[in-house]
Amino acid sequence: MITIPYPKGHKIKVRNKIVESAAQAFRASGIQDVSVPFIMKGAGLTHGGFYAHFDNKEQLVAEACRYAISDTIALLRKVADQEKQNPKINTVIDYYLSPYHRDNTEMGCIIPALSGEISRCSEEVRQVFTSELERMVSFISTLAEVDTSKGSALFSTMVGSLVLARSVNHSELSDNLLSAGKKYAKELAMT
Amino acid sequence: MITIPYPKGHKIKVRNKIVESAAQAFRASGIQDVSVPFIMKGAGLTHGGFYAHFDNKEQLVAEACRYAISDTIALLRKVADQEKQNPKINTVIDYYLSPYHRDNTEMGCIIPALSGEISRCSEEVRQVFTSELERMVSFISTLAEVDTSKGSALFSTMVGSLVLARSVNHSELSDNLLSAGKKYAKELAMT
DNA sequence: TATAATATATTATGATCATCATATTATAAA
DNA sequence: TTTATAATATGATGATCATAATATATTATA
Repeated sequence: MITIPYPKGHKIKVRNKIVESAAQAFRASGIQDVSVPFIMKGAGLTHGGFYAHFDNKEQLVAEACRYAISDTIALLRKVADQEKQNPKINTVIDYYLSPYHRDNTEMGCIIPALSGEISRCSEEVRQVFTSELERMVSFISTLAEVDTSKGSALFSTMVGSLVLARSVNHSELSDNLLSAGKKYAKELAMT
Repeated sequence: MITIPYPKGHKIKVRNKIVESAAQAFRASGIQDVSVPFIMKGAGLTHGGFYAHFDNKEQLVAEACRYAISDTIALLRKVADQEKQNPKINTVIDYYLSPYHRDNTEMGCIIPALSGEISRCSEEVRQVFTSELERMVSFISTLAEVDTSKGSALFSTMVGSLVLARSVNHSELSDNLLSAGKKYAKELAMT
C-alpha cells in the first residue's frame, strides 16, 4: 500500500519555484555570488531541502539557464507579435536595448547577464547554454529574415551593447551605447 | 638618519607584479572566483603581505582593470600599426575575433572576460571601467574613421561576438560566431 | 658587522559556503 | 484519528574566504 503524503505534484511545483528563484538571482548577481541558502530563501524554503531536489548546485545552474533563456525567447516572441506595422525585428531590438531591459537584469535575458561566467561553467551548463543560444539565434534570424550568420552578428551586437551599457558608470554614456546599438542593429537587419 | 632597506623601488615592482597577477587571474576566472591568496601566489608571495600594498580586494580590482585595458589598447595599437595595406581597423577586428584571442582569455581584453561582472562591482571599479571603455571606443572610432556612435556599435559587436563564441560548447558554432562577427563588423566599419 | 626600518611570512579570526546527517512536520490513506 | 512516509527544517562539518595582528626576514646605511 503506497501512501502519498503532500498533494500530488507538490514536489515538482516546489522544484520549479527553486529554479525560478535561481534564475532570477543568477541574473541579478551572477552564479558564484549567489549561495544555495539564498536561492532557497527566495523560494520560501530553508537550505537543507535543496539536495532532495538537485544533486548539486551545478545541476541547478543548468536548469536555471535553460529556464531563463526559454522564458526570454517566449517574451521576445510576445513582444514581436504585439507589433504589426514595423519590421518585427525592430520592435525586438528596441525592447532588448531599452533602458528598462538594461535596468532590470534580474528579469531580463540571461545571456548578457552571465556572459563571461558561462565559459567557466561545467560542460553540462555550457551544453544547455549552447543549445539555447542556437534557438535564440534561430529566432532572431527568422524574425529579421536573414541567414543565421547575419542573425548571429545581429544578436552579438545586441548582447555586446547591453553588456557595455550595463557596465559603465555614466548614464548618458550608457544611453548612447544603447542608442548606437539599436541604430546599427536595425541597419544590419535591413541590409 | 633614514635608512632604506630593500632596493629602491622594490615595493612598487612587487605591487606591479601583484596587479599583473590579478589582471591575468581575473581574466581567466572572473573576480569572485579568484582569491587574494591565489593572486599573491601568482606574484610569488604569500597572502599576508597583500594589505601592505592595497586597502582591500576591491582596490586591486580597480587597478587590475585599468592595467588590463590599457595593456589591451596598447596591444591593439601595435597590431594596427603592423599592417600597412588593409584598412587598419580590419586588422584589429581580425585579431580581436581570432580563435587565438578567444582561446587565451587570460591574456586578452578584459572587457568581454568580465563583462557581466563589472556591473555588480563597486563604484570605484565601475568608474575605472567607464573611463577605460571610453578610451577604447575612442581608439576604435579613430582607427575606423567613424564617429563614436558607430564606433561604439562596432566595439559592441566585437565584444558580443567574442563573449558568445567563448560561451558555447561547440567549436564549429563558436568559429561561426567569430566569422560572422568579423564579417559584419568590417561591413559596419566601411559603410 | 650591527642597526634600524621596511617588506614579507605566519598565524589567527570570524564569516560564509556546499554539502550531508538527522530530526521534524505535513498530509493522504487506512 | 491514527499511521506511514514524503517533504522540509535544523544543525553540523570541513573548506575557503577577506582581513588583521604579530613575527620574521631582508638590506641600505652607519
